[in-house]
Amino acid sequence: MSSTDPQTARTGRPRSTAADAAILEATRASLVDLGWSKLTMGDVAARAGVAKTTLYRRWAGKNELVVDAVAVLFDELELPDRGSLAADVQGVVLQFAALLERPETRTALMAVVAESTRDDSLRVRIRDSIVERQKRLVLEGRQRAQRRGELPVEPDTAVADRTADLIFDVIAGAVVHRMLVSAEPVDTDWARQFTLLLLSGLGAGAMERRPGS
Amino acid sequence: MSSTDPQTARTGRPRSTAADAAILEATRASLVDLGWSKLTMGDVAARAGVAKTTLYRRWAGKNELVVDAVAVLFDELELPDRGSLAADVQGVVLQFAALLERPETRTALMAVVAESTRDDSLRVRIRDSIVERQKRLVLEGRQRAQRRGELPVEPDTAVADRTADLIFDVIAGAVVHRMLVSAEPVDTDWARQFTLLLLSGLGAGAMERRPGS
Amino acid sequence: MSSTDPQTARTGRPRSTAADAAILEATRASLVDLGWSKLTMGDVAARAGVAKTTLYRRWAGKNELVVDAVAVLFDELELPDRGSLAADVQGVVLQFAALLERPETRTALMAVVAESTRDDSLRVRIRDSIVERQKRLVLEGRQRAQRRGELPVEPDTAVADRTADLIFDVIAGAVVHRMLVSAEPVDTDWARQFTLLLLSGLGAGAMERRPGS
Amino acid sequence: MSSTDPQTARTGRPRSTAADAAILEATRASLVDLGWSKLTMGDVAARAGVAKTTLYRRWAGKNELVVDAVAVLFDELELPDRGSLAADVQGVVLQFAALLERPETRTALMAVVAESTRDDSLRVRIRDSIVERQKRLVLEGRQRAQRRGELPVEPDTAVADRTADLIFDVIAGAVVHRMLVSAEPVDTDWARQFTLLLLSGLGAGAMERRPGS
DNA sequence: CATTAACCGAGACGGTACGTCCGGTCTTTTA
DNA sequence: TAAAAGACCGGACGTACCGTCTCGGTTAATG
Repeated sequence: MSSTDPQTARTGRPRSTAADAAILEATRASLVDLGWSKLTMGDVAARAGVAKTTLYRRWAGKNELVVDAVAVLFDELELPDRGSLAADVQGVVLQFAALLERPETRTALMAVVAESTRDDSLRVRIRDSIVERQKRLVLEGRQRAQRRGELPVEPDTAVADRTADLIFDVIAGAVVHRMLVSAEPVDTDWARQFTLLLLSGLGAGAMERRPGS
Repeated sequence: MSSTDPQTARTGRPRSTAADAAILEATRASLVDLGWSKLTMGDVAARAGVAKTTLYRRWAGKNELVVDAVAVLFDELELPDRGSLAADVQGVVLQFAALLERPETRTALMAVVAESTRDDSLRVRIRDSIVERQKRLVLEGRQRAQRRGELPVEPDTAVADRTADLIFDVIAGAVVHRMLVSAEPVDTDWARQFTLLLLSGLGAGAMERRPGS
Repeated sequence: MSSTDPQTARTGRPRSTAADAAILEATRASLVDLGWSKLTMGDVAARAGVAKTTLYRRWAGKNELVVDAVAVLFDELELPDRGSLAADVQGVVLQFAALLERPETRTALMAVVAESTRDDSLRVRIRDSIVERQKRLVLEGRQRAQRRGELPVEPDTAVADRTADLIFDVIAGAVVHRMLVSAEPVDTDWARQFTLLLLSGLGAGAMERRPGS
Repeated sequence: MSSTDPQTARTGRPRSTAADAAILEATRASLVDLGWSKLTMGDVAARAGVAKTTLYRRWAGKNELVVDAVAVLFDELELPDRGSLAADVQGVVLQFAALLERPETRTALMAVVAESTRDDSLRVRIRDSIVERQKRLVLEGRQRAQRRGELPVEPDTAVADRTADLIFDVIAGAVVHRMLVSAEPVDTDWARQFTLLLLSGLGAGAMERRPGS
């Protein structure tokens, strides 16, 4: 977010809230048309009908802008109750795949991750705006599975958290790698096979209790 | 590779083979010092003691050059026999994590993947130079586990290939996502937990036979 | 001048008269520190402790502001009676040179003149605020010389005016050119030599009567 | 001049000599159309069909470029033998006035002089490219007058030089001041009156011998 | 052993985008 | 209604790289 601390700025002309929305929308449009590497601040500004300075007043650079512009798209992911844990997992896998099919996400996600390997503040921004936000899907899915009796309730919250993180990385990582690195489609078959692998591991494995043993 | 077609060029001064090595080495050094986005062709040329034209005569651009410079690093991955499938998997996970800890790989891998989302020839180059090459690790590990009797032999080669691809995406994807997206360390504990999840899934799941059923 | 028409503004908060002085003073300070080309409206406003809008409410732009800020400095020029016409001329030459030695005058005068070549209203402003105002020195010097009997009284006022204008351009032009274009010092020797040339010309020449003959 | 030291640069692609001419021509055209203050490096580059970098490779900035572009115009001044010293002086005055009537000279000369008050290297450039070059007119005129017997030969070269400088500043200064500061026309009448004043001063004055006395 | 064609280094070339700065205007709160 | 504050649009700045293009000068295989 452009983090306009409401307490800080009191006097003078306030920042245009309309500009924020227009800029983020223009950023997504430019990503679709040009892709990450060809996207320029000047082009975004022109599309948004805004001066370049207005962009730089709100975002430090292309990376930060794109993270904010794309983060909101990940919030579209939902976890409707499909009746079983397997169906829920398969559903979210396909949903995530559909999101990564969109050109703006496809081109932007890996690019900002790449940049974040050399920029700590960007890494934090990505973690806060995207990663941590979407872990909700894992937590919600588990909760629902536990209510259904498909999964036991893990009493140790540290273990539970660790497992949730692992599941998240496995699901998201596998889908991203399949689509963007291996460059193969994530279709229903793949999703089913992946879900089977994952849930078998979860069920049979009875995730270990003591990590450091 | 810089694809010096031996048939094409017959007469005239041949290309310096020393230059190729110097350029790739300089590229890796520049990646370490500057990272992907700050790396420039001019800088690489200067480090290699070579003119910019010499780079462009051999590679189409920054993307192709970096893929070639980094691809060789992935060949360092090995799969020594650690006695059990679990130990082998855990070993390769930690080895891969160590590779991604190196700044040149860290910054380059995601960047070229990001670029490849808009450049088909680059996508092919990545797949050929990196992805397909490293699937050998999965195949070798499976073969060894089958010899040990830890895994059954899958008679249907299509199913076997499909499963190998899945395993590859899950392992590579989870490690990459954990390290670069979630920005959390891949340590022995995580590797053990991940291996447990994966192998339980493989063993119990008895990967389905008919995909399209 | 900032032309505060007393009739126009009647109601509401009156303009701060202190602001005018502060702005002009800040303008001169900024000229000294930064010179004409680096001087900015924002800097002047900041130095004067005033908002940019306040500047623009009073002056059309940088040119007008600087003319007003500098014009007053020329009013410092005086013509004390030094006993003879030669001494008076030499005195005013050195005084004018000293004024052009000051950085604010030095940098501003030529700059606004340059701008005025493309801006008629600015040309008028310079003529009114600076040029015509300082012709008083020529007129006063002539009057005093005539009282002393050093110069005859010219009966034709048109000829007298024309001659005064010529003298003014010769004196001011020579000093400015020597200092700013030729970039050589105007010292006592030069002033004496110049005065000698000028007065010889005036005395011997017996300025022609009929211009169009 | 863009001072391409022929000894220095030996290797690499040589600078385009055609570009130099095109740039200077474009600069003059831009001065005519836009004037000094509106002239931009980008506009000049565009007119010359040249990249901005090519300008900056040859000139440090707008000031240096404009000095070079207009300096050559001053070389057009000539001193044809009009039969008498008075006619020669009057002729050069009118010629100089005509030169200052041209918009490119008019807007550029005072501007670069203004800038030079804060930039020593620019001051030197102006002196070398314009001022010193045109003193030839004074020297030539004097020589011719001496041949005619209109002026005595000054044996002391230091005095002769000092006098030539004075004459130069008086002529050039008076014309410039009349035209650009006073903003009055320099016509035949004014030129005749000015010449009369100047030559009377020269003849009668019999310029002093010992400066420091 | 001379030719010769492709190579090499150097660096200028036309472009594009950068991120900053300033000019002048507009919008808000405060006096 | 003016003032201070500061955001706004527009546009030029000077720089950095891009990828291409001359240059003069090697360097091997060919003839």
